[in-house]
Amino acid sequence: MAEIIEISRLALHDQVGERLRKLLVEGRIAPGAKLNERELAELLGVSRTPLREAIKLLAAEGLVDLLPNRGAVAVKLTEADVLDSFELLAGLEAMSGEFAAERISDAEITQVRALHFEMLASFTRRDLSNYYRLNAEIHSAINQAARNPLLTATYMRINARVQALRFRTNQNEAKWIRAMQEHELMVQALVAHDAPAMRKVLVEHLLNKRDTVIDLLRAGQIYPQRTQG
Amino acid sequence: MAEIIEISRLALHDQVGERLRKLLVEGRIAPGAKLNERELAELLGVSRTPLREAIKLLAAEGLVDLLPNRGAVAVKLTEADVLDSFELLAGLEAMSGEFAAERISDAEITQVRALHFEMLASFTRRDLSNYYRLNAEIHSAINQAARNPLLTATYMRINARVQALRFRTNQNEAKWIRAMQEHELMVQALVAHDAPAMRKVLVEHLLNKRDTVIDLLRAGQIYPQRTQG
DNA sequence: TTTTTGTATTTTGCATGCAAAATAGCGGCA
DNA sequence: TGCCGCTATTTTGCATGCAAAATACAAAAA
Repeated sequence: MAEIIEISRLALHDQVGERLRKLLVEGRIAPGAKLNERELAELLGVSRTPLREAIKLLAAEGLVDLLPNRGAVAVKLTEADVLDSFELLAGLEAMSGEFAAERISDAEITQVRALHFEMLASFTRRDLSNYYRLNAEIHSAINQAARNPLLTATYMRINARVQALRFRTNQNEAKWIRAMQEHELMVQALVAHDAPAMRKVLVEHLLNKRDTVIDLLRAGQIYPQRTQG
Repeated sequence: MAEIIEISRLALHDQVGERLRKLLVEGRIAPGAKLNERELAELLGVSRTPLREAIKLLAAEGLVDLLPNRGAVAVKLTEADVLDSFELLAGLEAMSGEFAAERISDAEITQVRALHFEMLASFTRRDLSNYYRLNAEIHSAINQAARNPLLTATYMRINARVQALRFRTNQNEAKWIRAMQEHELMVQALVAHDAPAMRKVLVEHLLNKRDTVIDLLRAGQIYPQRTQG
């Protein structure tokens, strides 16, 4: 009889954490930029205490680096970091996909297929923004079907690190078409409850993503400013 | 010419974080116990500010739960949590093992084999404490050989969650022998650079660990006090 | 002109203080 | 006796203040 009233508002440090995370993931705080506490506290309208607590949270998530006595900086991933991140993401997605293929319900399959067709529509219209949204929803649905919240949370944490980098990918037509084909295979594997096939396609999918991002990184399309790691 | 002087001491909130983590992982703060800020601050000899920052760090690592306006409690894993954790750990170890099998150097193989024989010695003497230490060192060496620091960090983070639970496993003789046989297979797979074999044995190894822990959990050997999750 | 050294300013890190929420304790009532 | 509501105490959450470290700046020397 106790928990009828749901937690209406998060604690301040959590609100600050979410807003900061968004600023970082969307790249509005540039990678490598220093996080000035007084400045940010004023910007967010809070004192430094909850801000500092939020920064510690983000540091544990790997979105900022903590320099002793010198504060925090937004992480700027090196090429090696990006390779490591995608390698890990590929493994996590493969796990998710395997479990999902084994555990997904018919209702969930229906849902994924519907999302897939919506994404096909967005692809046909070259509607990048909706494509991204639906892509994220599909991967989220797969994670849900894997029935392992800890895996999902871990995946999301690592994914956040590279989120900013992936904002501008898939503008290459050939790679976009390939990604769609891979998505087609995913749906087939899920329908067939074929875990090994799901693993295979997801690993390939992520490694292709990785190569795309690495190419952009090398071409200076992602960090055009300077090379300080 | 700048960074000759290494960082001698960590920031206070990091020191506090490490000490708290140790207290939690070793179970000296019982799972489910409330973390009283004033009490802990006094115990650790610091003010509440760095303590609170450390608690936020541990919350992001999943070692404590944050209850809005009610502070933090040491996580008490449900059976489902334990299953999820080991399932994820199995996948992460499998990844590590695969990469390690592909990337390990001859010198590292030598090192792992040496550790393996030391562990065999500890096993023969039924020296549980050294067995645990060497076991951890071997798994750490495999992680190193996988050449993915992010994967290693992720593995360690998840591993910390279940560390406390694993303190009393392997006292069952049959299971201990089986674990040693699995370790034998690991070394063989590393020497042969056989990634699929490595994946297979590590997944099995972890799922056996999982079953052992679940059995103990169900037998009330781990949380004997009460059942409040 | 370039480098170096000393000083002033800024910024971080931590302790303390205060308000709001939660908890505990107690008396009243059925 | 058992349950409910009220008040007192505790505890959390946040803001502020102060000391130490880092940074920026300027003057002096090479």
